Formats: sequence, structure tokens, C-alpha cells
Amino acid sequence: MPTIYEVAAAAGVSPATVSRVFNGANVSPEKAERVREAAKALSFTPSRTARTLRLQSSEVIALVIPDIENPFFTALARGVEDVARAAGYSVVLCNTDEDHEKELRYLDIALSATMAGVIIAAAGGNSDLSGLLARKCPVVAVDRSPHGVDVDAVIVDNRAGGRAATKALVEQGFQRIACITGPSDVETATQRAGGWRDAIAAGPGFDGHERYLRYANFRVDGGAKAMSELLAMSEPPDAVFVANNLMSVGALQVLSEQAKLPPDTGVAIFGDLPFLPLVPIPITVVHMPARHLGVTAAKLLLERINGDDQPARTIVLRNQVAAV
Amino acid sequence: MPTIYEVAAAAGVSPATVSRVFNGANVSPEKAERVREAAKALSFTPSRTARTLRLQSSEVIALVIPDIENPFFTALARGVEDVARAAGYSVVLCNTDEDHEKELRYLDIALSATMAGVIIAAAGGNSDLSGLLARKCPVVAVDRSPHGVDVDAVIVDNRAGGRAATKALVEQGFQRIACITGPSDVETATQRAGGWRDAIAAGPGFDGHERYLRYANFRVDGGAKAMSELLAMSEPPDAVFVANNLMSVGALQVLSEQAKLPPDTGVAIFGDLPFLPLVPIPITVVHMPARHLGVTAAKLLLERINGDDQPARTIVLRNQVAAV
DNA sequence: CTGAAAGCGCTAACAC
DNA sequence: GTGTTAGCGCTTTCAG
Repeated sequence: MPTIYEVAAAAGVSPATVSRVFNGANVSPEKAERVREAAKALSFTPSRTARTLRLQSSEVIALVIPDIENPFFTALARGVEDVARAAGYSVVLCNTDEDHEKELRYLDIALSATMAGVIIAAAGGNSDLSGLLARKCPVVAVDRSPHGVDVDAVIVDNRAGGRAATKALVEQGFQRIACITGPSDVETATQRAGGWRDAIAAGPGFDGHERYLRYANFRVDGGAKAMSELLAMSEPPDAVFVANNLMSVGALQVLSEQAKLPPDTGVAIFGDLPFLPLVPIPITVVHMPARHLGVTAAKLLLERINGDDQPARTIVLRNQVAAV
Repeated sequence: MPTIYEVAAAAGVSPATVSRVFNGANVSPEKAERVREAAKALSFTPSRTARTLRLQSSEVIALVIPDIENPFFTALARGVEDVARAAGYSVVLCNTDEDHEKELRYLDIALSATMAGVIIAAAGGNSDLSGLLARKCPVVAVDRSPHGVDVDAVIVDNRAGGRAATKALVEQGFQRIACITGPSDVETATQRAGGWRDAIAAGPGFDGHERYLRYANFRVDGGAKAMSELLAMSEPPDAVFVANNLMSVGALQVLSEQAKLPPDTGVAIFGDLPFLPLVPIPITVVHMPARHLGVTAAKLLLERINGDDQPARTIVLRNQVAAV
């Protein structure tokens, strides 16, 4: 790898001048041209590492997500990416698998690589953002707001969404409405279940519904397992609210196997069913503005990177409820 | 951010000793302990940037893929990630969107950040790996092998897969078998179409089949658009081989809308239908070993990183053909 | 407008 | 076993 010194020698100028050429500072056109030629001849690429070390900051932002195989997060990632690149930043995607250790490791990397900022959909439980915060590394939370930490957040109203979904089921006349939600240490999961509980409580005197609540793992197999359990109950539910996209795939698979697909069973889901190729079935879906969440989070982060230091903001995006 | 100098001062040792402690070199237990305490007290994190600059290599590998929203690539990414982390490497995901400029930019970053290596599913056409190769940066191609470049590659036999899929359709007695494949400058697309052509030619005297060939964009909308066009022909096909997972979603959507789902229309697809929640429909699918591709590519890359310099290898993974 | 030189934080000889 | 020091490649005062 050639360095600016070699380019400088080849062009007959000082290293400083080479640096200036590559950073848009004032250099006489003639020398600038010589530098550019020399650089091309040597196929010189400035070392980002050295630059980062010198500048104490790089133009990359970390996007930390719990499940890269969930289309919700990849859509969100696209949103982040589009905004970031437009502003000249690169995005590195870090997959935590809902695992705090992995998460911590990635945050550590972000810090020690002096990245420009991080956008994080925190793994379950309380994430440790103290390191980042102490170093004033800009952070914005997305989808899940880390509890008790004072950072910008972009979220949706999970409780309202859960309530709306469940209410639709109530209004369709279902009597025993189950809820399959995510891990109990993930806030979005408990909030969506909270919405379900609200709607049940507001309904025409349903009782003992807690037995219809299941915590699962936010993935296809979790949804399937929970749905199987529910259907095996002595008095099985006649409807179900599933609190995320992937779990609803699992739940629908099980319903399909047992020939209990809607409209036999009422189904309402939180999040979009990705890549559904077939005939629409009558379910209620609370759409997630995945891409928009990413776009908004990225914009907020860029503002912080550019020095904005107003108090932490929380932006709540709307999710549309629709019957399919 | 504290540095080793501050830790050294606090612990009453030299910076070199601090460095040694963090790199597992020989240090007296007593001093090592003092260093660790001081480091903890200052919440010191070694600067990866400085380390990378000094060492001229970092422990991160770049995974460059054309579409992060395609579950095939995210599954592949998982494979890469699992192997890489087990070996102590971090993976940064770079999404090129089938765009050569973005791709080049990421390769440039990989180089100038002295990453340990790159795994690339090349965007359409010929990718420019010359920079990496010239600098001896380990590269392995996955899913798509860049034409005429001498690097390790992990692929599947696209032509055989396309042939098998189409053959199944022929054997089911379909007469006018269309093919929806990807961009004409993506090798996997043309190879799969080649397999389709093989099977047609080997069939019982089908003629003029080229009119049933469509190039689309490897995404849902591309598949839908192509399928619509095909169905609008004066003599529409009675079966279709769709050359990737996402396009087959679009194609099936269109077939569904027009009430021509299998078994009315014969359908064979290349790649797995992700998250299919509903009743199985009778289609033939050529499964892609997505995760396995990633795992294998990562292993190869690690070997290269560790100095293996035997001639470039190409590993062809099998894909199972199954009726669903 | 341009060059010399210091220094970002770390590691690896090289002495002791 | 431990300290001293040079230097990885770049940017940026500070002089001129």
C-alpha cells in the first residue's frame, strides 16, 4: 500500500500537499494535477485507519440489531443505510442475536474504532450504553428504547397497537382471545401484551384471560410452539393476537396444519407478513413502518453527530391498522 | 478516552507493559494485576484504530452482498458470522444493491481499513477485485463467482439446478414452460436460464421457447411484472420456472390474483420460499444451502487469512430438489 | 500556497 | 521481566 509520502515524492511535493489535495484544501491547480496523476499511477488509497486515528473519528455508523434474519430489521436497516450514505457515512451492521454479550462486544468495537455514532435496537433487558454515553458517542435507540437511559429514541406505540389489534378481534365477536408475545425481558413484547390486556379488559367481561398469554422467542419456531400449546388447551382460544411478524408465520403454519385458519380462528398480528405469496386470508395487521423507523433514527443520529445537543427526544411513529 | 499511557501512569508501569497485559505477553502477575485494576478504574478500552494502524491489519472481515432484504443473503450472512466470530473476527455487512459504485466503495473501505479479508457476492457484471488482489487482501467469492478472476469461490451448480427444476415441469406434462430469470449480467441468472434451456431442448420437441424467457430484477416486483407479461401473451405458458426466491413470491402473487395457482399452472423455483405460512402448494423447489454457503466461504477465507496460499479453489455445493 | 514537524494510540524491537 | 523508543499513515498547526 503506497502512502502519501510516496505520492508526494512522485509528484515532487510535500506529504502535506498530497493530504490537502485529497481533502479539498487550497492547492495550486498545477500541483494538484501532478498529485492526482501520481496517486493514480501508484493506485494510492488514503488509509482510513490512519485518518481515523489522527481525526479521532470515522465516518461509519454502527447499526446494532437483534436479528438480521427478521425482515423488519433488514427493512429498517435499509432506511438507515439510505440516509447515512446520502450524508457520506457507511453503515456497518451488527447482529446481536438478542445476546447481551455480543451486543456489548459490538458496542465496544464501535467505541474503540471511534465510530461516528450508533443506532441500536437493544437486545432484551437493559443494555449497557454507559460506555458510549460516557464518551459522548452519539446514540439513538430504535424500535426498543433502553430503559432508564437518556438517549434519543424512535419507536412505535406498542401498547396502542396491541390494543387496536385485539380490539378488532373482540369486535369480530371472538370470545377467547389468546396472545403470543415475545420474551418477557423485551419491552416491545410486554407492551404489546399490555395492549392486548387493555382490550380484553375493556371487552364484554372476559375473564381468566391470563391463561391465554404465551411468551415466545420472536421467531418462527417460537410462534409455532406457542400456537400448538394454545390449541392443545382443554378450552382452546378461538382467536389469537401474535405480537410480531415472524411468530405469526409460525402460528399460521400451525393453524394451517390443524385446518383452523381464519376465518375459523381470529388472527391479528403486529408487524408485516413478509413475502406472503398467496391468497389473502382475513387477518388484522398492525403495520410497522420499518423503513421509516430507520430513516428517522438515522436523521436524528446525524443531527447529534453534527453537534446538536438538545435534550433527548423520543419520536413515536404511527402504525396503520388494516384488515387484510 | 484514556490511553495506555494513562493506565501505565496509574499502575506505575510503562506503556509497553500495559500493552503486554492486554496482549497476553509475559508480565509478572503482580504488575499485571495493577494494570488491570488501573484499566478498570479508568474504564480503559484499547484503541482498535491505533492497533490496526500499527499492525496493518484488523480482525474484521467484510461481507459484501447485493441485497440485504433477500433472506437468502441474510441466511448466508448468518453462516459467515457464526464461523467468523468463533474465530475471533467481526463481520461487517455491506449492502451493494447490485450497484457497482457502491460495491467499489465498500471494497475500497475494506482495503483502506486494512480489513482481514472480504467475502463477496458480486453485483452484476464483472466486479473489480483488482485492488484487493494487488494488495493480497484475501477474497472469497460466494454464490456468484466473478468472471475471469482467480479467487476462491463457493457456489452451487446453477445450470444443473435450473435443468432439474425445468425437467420436473416437463415430466409433469407441461408444454409451454416459461423462465423468469435475473438480470442478464448476473451469472447465476444466465446459468439458471441455461439449465432451463437444456431441459427444454431435451424435452419432447418443444420449439420457439425463447419467447417464454424473461429477464427481471431478482426482486418481488420483477417476478410479478414478468409473470404478468407472460400471462398476457396470446399463447401464455402453462408452467414457469422462476430463478430466485423473491421473484417467485411475485410470480405466485400474480398467479394467485389470476386464479392460476398450481396445479393449474406448473411452478418450479430456484431458492427457498421464505416464511411461507400457508397450505403447501404443489411446486418444485431447488433448495439453496444458503447458510452452508456462508459457512464454507468463511472457512475458506479464514484459511487464506492464516496464510494458506494454494491455488484458488472452487467449491460447488449441492442443492436438493424437492417437490412441495 | 506550501513545507516541516508534531502527534493521534498502539506494538515490537532492542536494550537492560 | 520491563522500559525506551521508533514508527504505522495521516492531518494540521505554524512558519515562511
